[in-house]
Amino acid sequence: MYKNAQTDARGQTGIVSSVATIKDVAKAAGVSFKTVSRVVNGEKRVGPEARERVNQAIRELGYKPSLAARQLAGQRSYLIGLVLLGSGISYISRMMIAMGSACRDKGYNLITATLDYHQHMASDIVSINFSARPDCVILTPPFCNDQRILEHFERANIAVVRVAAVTPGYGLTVPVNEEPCALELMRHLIGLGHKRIGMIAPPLPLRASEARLVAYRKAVAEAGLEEDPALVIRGDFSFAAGVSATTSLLALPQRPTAIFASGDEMAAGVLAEAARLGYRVPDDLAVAGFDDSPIARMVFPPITTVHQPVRDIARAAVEAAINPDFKPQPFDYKLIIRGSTDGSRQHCLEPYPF
Amino acid sequence: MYKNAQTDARGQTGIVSSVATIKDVAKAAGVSFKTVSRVVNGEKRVGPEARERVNQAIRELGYKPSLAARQLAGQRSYLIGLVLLGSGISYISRMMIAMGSACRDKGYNLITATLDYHQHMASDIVSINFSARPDCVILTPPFCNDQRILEHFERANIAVVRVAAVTPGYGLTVPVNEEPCALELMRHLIGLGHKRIGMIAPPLPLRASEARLVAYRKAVAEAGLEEDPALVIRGDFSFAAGVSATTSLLALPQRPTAIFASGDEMAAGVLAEAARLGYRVPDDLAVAGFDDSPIARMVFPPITTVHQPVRDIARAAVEAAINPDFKPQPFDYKLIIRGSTDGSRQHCLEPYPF
DNA sequence: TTGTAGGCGTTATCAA
DNA sequence: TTGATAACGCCTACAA
Repeated sequence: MYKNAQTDARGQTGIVSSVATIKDVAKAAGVSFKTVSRVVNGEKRVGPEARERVNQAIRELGYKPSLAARQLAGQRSYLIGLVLLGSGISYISRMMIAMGSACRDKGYNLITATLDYHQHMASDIVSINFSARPDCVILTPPFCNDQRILEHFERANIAVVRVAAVTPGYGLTVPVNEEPCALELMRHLIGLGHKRIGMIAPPLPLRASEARLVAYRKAVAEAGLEEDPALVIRGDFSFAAGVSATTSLLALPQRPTAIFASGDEMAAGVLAEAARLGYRVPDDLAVAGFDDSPIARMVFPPITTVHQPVRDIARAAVEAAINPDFKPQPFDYKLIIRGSTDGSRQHCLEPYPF
Repeated sequence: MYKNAQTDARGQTGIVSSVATIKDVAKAAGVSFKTVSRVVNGEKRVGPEARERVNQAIRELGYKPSLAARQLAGQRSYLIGLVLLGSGISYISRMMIAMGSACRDKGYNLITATLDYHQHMASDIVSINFSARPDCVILTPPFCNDQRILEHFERANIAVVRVAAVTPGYGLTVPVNEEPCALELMRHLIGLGHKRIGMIAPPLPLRASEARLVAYRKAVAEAGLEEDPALVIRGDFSFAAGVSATTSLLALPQRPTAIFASGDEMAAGVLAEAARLGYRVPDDLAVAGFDDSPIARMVFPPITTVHQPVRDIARAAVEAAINPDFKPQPFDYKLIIRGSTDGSRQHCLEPYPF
């Protein structure tokens, strides 16, 4: 930390707190402030000894470039906006944490806006307002597929990265493919001997998560199971949706012996309603979710699910936000088998991998 | 959105995207840009008609002041830093959402840093680094009681607001008092006839949450119940801690018939372990938590708990961050009785109140 | 390889 | 009640 040039009793610089500027560093290093700028920005054309002197001065003064000044003078804001759903607790915190650290790693800052989905749909204006003017805004489902929001940022001339988008439109898309692992999950259930499997599908077809339903159908078909439309109910990813779908599914004349919920919160709802009705999981009813959100391991039995590589997705999104030419690699989804399908497994006590 | 002065076919300003500056507004309103600045900043000394013309120009041009420029020229950054624990999913997302919207309401932006507690304790430097230079940093437990962190920000000359702090030190404290409601919760359990109540206490005495244990002891004493130290086990607020404490408590020669966990995730651990061991909740074992985090309603039975007024706390913290003279009012904690103590209550399906 | 001039969009100061 | 002018700290040009 730099102090103003007030000499104190120890003959050192004083404690009147201030912040070192690029000129202070330049003076201390005996170079022009432009040279300091070059060092800070990692430009090549700096003599090695000048660079060393500058770096030392930076360390000594605790110099940190002013974001505000860089924003104003340069063209970049070093800010990335993130828009995500203002509900569904576990998903948003994972994304926030992952995006935040991905941004920090790249020298960027994350500004977050959470949006209520119903409120947004009901309103005729796009209420997202980043007064901080980020270089880029990252949109996650369901907003990444919202044409109005895309146009909003296009008009504002702000770059957009769309995570798991499925519709065409403005911005760069970071694609995901959930189908293979969802298929693996379904084969796991079928391999356990289940013949009638209920599905709590995503709310709308126009989402990447629809792949979970597609996988369900493929698996049912490939195993030659009966394709009963009554076994498929759509839900809005909430706990309540899981509960109510389960009430319906278990009331069917031929009830399913397993339920695949396309989100862990809904799967928790399945578990809760099953418990209320006295079904034992997994013996009477096997349950599977999707996401591997923290809730999946805080219920009993813990939920078999598909782990979303949120960190990798976040890193790719930030990378794409900074470098428009970035080509993301396919992400590594992973089947996690737990007690809700396999009775021999009990609590999952490992710390949650953010 | 303001467009640069390129006349298009319709005779309107063109579509070369740019952003309106204060000078553009001044030109459009026929005043000096300083007058615009006065209007934007809500200063008094502006003529009513000038003000009206400026406001209209602002609307027409879609003018938004540049945060970067304000930061550079003014003394405020319009940024508030938030430091919170990088684990315990539900708590952090609630805080983030609440702080974020509280900041937005005040025209500030929120920058977030999540810190791993163990990593922080093991490291000899404070690794929080807000390159965005916020005006103020809000610290939540357990970091609000960390002397090193306080000194770090004091040296950096950054204001600090400490939410629920109990130790003295640098910065403003937003105090909370959890004892009355924790007492109410204990009385509820005792009122149900429980004589031996297990307690899963907070990890360390030096926290505001210690009030939960204090309340436990008071309630036990005032009801004349046996004060058995074996009934009190400390936990680190994790699901796993809830599980392991429950294993111990239920193995006692005289097992408790109710367990008060000082956090909902731990209470979920109690529920899970009780289920594994075949105890029925609440008939064989009543369970209560604290926080009213989302997890409390996504398990079966849903958990009786104390609702933390996170929104109010967040608002107060932001208010204190902006205005050092702000005096927060006591917060309104609330007992929420659910199925884990009252068998007549089933799922809680209301949308979560952020 | 290094340095100088100019400007980014706002607020602060002082004058009109 | 208004307005001109000088910062703020840095980056982009261009020049040496």
